[in-house]
Amino acid sequence: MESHLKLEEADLISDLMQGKELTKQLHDHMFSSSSSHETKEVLLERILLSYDKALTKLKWEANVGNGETKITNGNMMGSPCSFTNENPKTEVFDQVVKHRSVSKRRKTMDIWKKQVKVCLGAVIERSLDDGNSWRKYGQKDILRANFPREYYRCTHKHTQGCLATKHVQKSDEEPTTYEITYKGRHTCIQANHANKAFSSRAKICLGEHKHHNHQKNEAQEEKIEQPPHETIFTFSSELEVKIEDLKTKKNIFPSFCFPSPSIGSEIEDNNIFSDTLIENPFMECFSPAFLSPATSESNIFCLSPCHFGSSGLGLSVQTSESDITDVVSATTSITNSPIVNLDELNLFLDNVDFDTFPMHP
DNA sequence: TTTATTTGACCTGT
DNA sequence: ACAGGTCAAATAAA
Repeated sequence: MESHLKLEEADLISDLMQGKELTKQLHDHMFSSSSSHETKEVLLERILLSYDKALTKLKWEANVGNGETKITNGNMMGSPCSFTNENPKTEVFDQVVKHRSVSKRRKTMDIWKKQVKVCLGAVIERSLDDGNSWRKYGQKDILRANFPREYYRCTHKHTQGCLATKHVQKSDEEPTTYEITYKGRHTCIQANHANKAFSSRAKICLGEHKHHNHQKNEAQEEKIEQPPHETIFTFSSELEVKIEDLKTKKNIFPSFCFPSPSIGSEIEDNNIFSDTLIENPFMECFSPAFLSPATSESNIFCLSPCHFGSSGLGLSVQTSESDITDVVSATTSITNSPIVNLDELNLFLDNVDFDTFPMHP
């Protein structure tokens, strides 16, 4: 734990140093006539991001110090991973904190929005998948929107009373961008049929699919039907995800790109981040396409190195029990531990008070 | 046979 | 009244 804190401290310093370095660069650009306005803006953005990261980290440590979290295993949440090419250990961390602070304010149903950009004609339904099983229950033409909005609810709504819903809307301006709005958190235990749901899930081809409830022919042609083994690799296009908390109207996660992630194998169980974690908008960033089990039988999951910037995020988790174990495994694995012992997971579960779990309000 | 999707109708909030 | 959201019967797919 102590070493972990030192690690965080080092990260913090690194962020601040980076901010300083970027500020210097900006300063130079300020007095250079050849520097474009865009360059300056980019620099400014990066500066703000660096300091934001540092500040968030400070808040996190303060919270831990205040005993806000009851997590006893320091490794569980302490070591974040990253999606940027800057500090590999900060981004996820930031989002966990940000979401938590946001969630604390929420008294009613959580609503958050995620923008998913799919380029190069990737398999859209996979790209937009977030690891939970959803059932489409409606579609509507929306005023002043070129594309209809599709409504999804949790598959387990009736069996487990899970009230999570989402709707997906294709952007008018950016045909490759889909805006996904989530409402409510998953209270269900996502069973291991996720893969099944995966294959039969709604083919999200908004607009191209059909423009209202009745234009079916086009839809059939537009449906992309590929065997799983192919699709999972075809998805290796750039996928940009932006997440916005609708209550605060802020991006709670800076946009980032997945440049051609190398995917290991087909996903047999994509609920690794379901329930506790997948409810978190940040965690939903982990499209199941990035999670892959080494084998379907052993339930050994590998989060393929996605090359989030210069640093890969590789992990492998062995699970065999409940879904919630899967969830914790995933969380734990982010902490650098390549293989997680199931006993450790159970111990962790025993020690976690989910009411005060940092990912939860 | 079971499960998912489609889609017209209905409900609700403004 | 209207737009957005949801229901549920019909239909399709596995």
